[in-house]
Amino acid sequence: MTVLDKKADASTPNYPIGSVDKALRLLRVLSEDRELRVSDASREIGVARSTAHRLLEMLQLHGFAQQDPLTRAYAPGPALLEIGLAALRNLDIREITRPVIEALVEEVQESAHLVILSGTEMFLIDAVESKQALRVGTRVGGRAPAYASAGGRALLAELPDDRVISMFPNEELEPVTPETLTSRTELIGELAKVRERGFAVCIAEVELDVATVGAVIPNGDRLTPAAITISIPRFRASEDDLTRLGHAAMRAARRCAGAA
Amino acid sequence: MTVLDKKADASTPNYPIGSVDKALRLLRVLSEDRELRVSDASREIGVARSTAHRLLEMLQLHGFAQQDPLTRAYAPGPALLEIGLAALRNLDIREITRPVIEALVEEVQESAHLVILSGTEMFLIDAVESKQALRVGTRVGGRAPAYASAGGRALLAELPDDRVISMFPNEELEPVTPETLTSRTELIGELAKVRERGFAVCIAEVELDVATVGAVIPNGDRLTPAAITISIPRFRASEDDLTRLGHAAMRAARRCAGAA
DNA sequence: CTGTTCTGTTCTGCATAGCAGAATAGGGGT
DNA sequence: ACCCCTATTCTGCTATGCAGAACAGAACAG
Repeated sequence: MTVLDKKADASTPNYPIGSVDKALRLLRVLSEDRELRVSDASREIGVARSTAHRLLEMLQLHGFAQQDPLTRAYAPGPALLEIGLAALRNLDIREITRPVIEALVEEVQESAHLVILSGTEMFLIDAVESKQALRVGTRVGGRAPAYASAGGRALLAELPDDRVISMFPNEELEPVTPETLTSRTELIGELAKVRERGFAVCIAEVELDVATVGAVIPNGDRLTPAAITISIPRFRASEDDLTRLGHAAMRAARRCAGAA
Repeated sequence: MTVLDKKADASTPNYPIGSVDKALRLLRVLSEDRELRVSDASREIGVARSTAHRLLEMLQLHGFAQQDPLTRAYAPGPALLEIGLAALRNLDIREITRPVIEALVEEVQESAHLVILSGTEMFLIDAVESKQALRVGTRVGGRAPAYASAGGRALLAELPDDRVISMFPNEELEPVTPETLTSRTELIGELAKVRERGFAVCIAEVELDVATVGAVIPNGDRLTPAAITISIPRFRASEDDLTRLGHAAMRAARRCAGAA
């Protein structure tokens, strides 16, 4: 499964703060590079070297950067690790789910994944590929709009409808493929079906050649809500296949809940 | 092993930027809490509600926060997950080392850990406790000065001496316990012994009742340098024990390298 | 229904904070 | 010695960031 990368879609604030904008842009740059020089930073965000230096020093004060005294270059700082470990606290669900997902892939001989909601998107946090020569490929860290993806839809179905409505304020939803559902009313109807059926089904809505089913791991409020998905090349996906896979996903999800 | 929590030890910059300071403080608050209201943020960082709102909106613009339209509270945004996971890319070493560390603990019946360098400190990123009734306890995320800890020393021994000297610019080092080595010259001498012996030994230098050995995972330049440590209650630690454990740590470290 | 309270959001005058550019400092090379 | 490069320090000045006031909306009580 190849999914789209997408930035956060917040609009510009009514009262922006220029210096904070620069600092946060720099933080993003720093988190993606292992090493950043003052002059690179200056060029990268379009400020004088003196300003870049001051911003980097502020990032260092708060632990987001650390300077190597020999090379004088700045690198990601301890605070990023701390944030990562805090985020991992939720991602420790992966340790619990990994063996279940591996067994599931053995059982159904298709690729399977673990996904969470992040903003209005689904976010892929673990993946196990089928051993078949032709299989759906995966990328941990990949994203897609929650409304278009089976895992995302399964997770949205756990929320009240008015929550979903406020997450997607426009009736018209941005299509990913020509098969993507593009109306919020239709989405709400789909979510009702997910609730009834117990799992979500998406055919060619994120990737034209891929069909996916998804089922939520029942776990009350203990951890970030997560879902298990199974992806299959579309040409292999009869209606019976998708039902069978949906039930397999549900069983695996229940096994994860029981293992926690 | 109980280790000290310590904030990043950067000093205040010569030319601080107040608005950036406020924004980064707020970012730290947000990364530790699931939900933050404008009025809470205002109180937390000591600014007017209008300023708190503007700062939160800037954080949202860059994906670090997201507001729930129903409750209007802000929560951590997708960018926190992204920068955290980017920092953890290096920490995927944990998946490789976990089984080796678990086998090590089975073998020596003492607690073992995986540590990295973070700034001038060692940072605990994985831990497996012994099943003995009396064992050294652990806390992932814990820190101690690199010069005082076995894992930190093992990692420092991989660096050139002049690098170590610039990391610790003062001859006098801050003691953690009355047994902590407090002179940089002595540290340099210790690091030479670590290189000769193949592993580091620290007795009561971080925690009075604990002795620890540490050995670096040989891995060239592929990943962040990491070390495996074994901690034992001091009263159980003869010199032969520490040598035996040091060799066990080295064997485990080599197995990790072979597994990568 | 009206009035009250609470919280988030918008607006604006003003003073000082943030900025760029210049100067300085330090290291390395010829 | 001089030159080059980069990080760091310094400072005048203007426009940015701030707090406080006003507004808007929701919820609750009588």
